[in-house]
Amino acid sequence: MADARQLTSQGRERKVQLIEAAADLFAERGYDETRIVDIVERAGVAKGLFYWYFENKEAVVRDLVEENRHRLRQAQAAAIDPGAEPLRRIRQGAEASLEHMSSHTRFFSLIEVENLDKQFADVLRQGTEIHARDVADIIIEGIADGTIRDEDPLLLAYGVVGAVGYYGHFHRTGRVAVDSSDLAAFVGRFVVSSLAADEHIARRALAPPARR
Amino acid sequence: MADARQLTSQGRERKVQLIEAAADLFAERGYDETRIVDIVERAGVAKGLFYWYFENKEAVVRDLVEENRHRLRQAQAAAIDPGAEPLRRIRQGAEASLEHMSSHTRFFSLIEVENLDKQFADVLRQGTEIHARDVADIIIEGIADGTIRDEDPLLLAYGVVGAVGYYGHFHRTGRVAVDSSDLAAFVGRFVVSSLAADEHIARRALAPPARR
DNA sequence: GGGCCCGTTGACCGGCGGGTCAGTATGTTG
DNA sequence: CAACATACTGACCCGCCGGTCAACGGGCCC
Repeated sequence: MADARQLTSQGRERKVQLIEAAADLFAERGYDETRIVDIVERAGVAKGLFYWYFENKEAVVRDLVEENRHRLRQAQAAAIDPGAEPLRRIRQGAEASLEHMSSHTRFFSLIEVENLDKQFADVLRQGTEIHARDVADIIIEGIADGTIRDEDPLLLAYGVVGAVGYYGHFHRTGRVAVDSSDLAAFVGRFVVSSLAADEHIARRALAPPARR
Repeated sequence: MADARQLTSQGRERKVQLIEAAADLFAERGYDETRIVDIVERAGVAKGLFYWYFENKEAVVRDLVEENRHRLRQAQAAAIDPGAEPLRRIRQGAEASLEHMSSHTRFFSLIEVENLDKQFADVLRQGTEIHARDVADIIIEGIADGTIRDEDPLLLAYGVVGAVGYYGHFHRTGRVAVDSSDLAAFVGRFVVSSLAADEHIARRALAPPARR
């Protein structure tokens, strides 16, 4: 009931309103515990209206996931200096991801560490999958030029993606006291250390100016 | 309705049967998607009997979590050579955890990366929390003797716990092709690399015989 | 004015599923 | 055998919640 309908500006606004309300509630109490009535109540409209804009509850999540995946990728791309050496690029991407996650906790606490519900596993995993493949490509470069430890690139990539994900998670759930930019820097060091062929190379990838 | 009742041997058996059935189903389709009828059907008993042994659905999970937390700790303790240097101990613990997780996928796919449902967040997080603290203690030793990078110990510890959890997750969800002992060894190397002060120390912590 | 589409309402429906309960069987003890 | 425990059954209850629907308002175009 919400497919190819033409929305007026009022309609678009309302839809955003509903998404916002849903996102808030999902973050607060989780997907399963959020009733559609809760969503519409928070948005101050009647229940039936929800189905004017969305096919069902699931559709809202898919919307949310799609949009945020896109944003995260942009943030990563913007942070990476394409001319830098592999390790440095990975570090930049990791730091940017963490910063991004910290400033969009509402969304990321919804998807948490890619669970939330079996029915969404596919959509969510796709995200990590793509991210891992991107990182793996950079790692392959690094292994070729000897700056990264010679291990299975995809396996190492999962380590990077994983670290970003769970540090974000620990931060979000209030278990690491540091602020987000300190944490981002820490994670940058963490991934560099876990990948670097030796600590001289690591230090170079971490050095402040991007001099190469 | 299931508190201080005296169970006969038959009763204990039945209870285990129900737990087993529940664990299977939780792993297959998740907690929310598992109906109590499903559990009792799989166990081949009537619905009412479930409430003879458990207060409610939640209680089964708590049982399961408690028991498995205990087992994991034992596996870790058994694998760690108390005389070894810090980094080596961490590696041993990490490897053991991964092996253990691989051979108890049923349970770990239930709790996944500590989500599943807000209502269990507390119980599950407690587990990681304890684990992290244990690791942090060892890390402090390692920092003191210069074998581990000088960073916030708890932060580093979360990195170890996170990596173990994440790689376990990726393995369980079939995204890393390697078998569990190879993966365990890889994760051992991964955590050692991410913590070690330099790669000479790392190599020592990874060397086959426990010669110190 | 008469269609027509968007936007909005809220009562209502239906079924799903957690939990109860009255009753029965089986076993043990005095 | 009476009394009392555990063990087991399945029909029934009931609240919750996702989803539907008939109706109405308003803006716009011909």
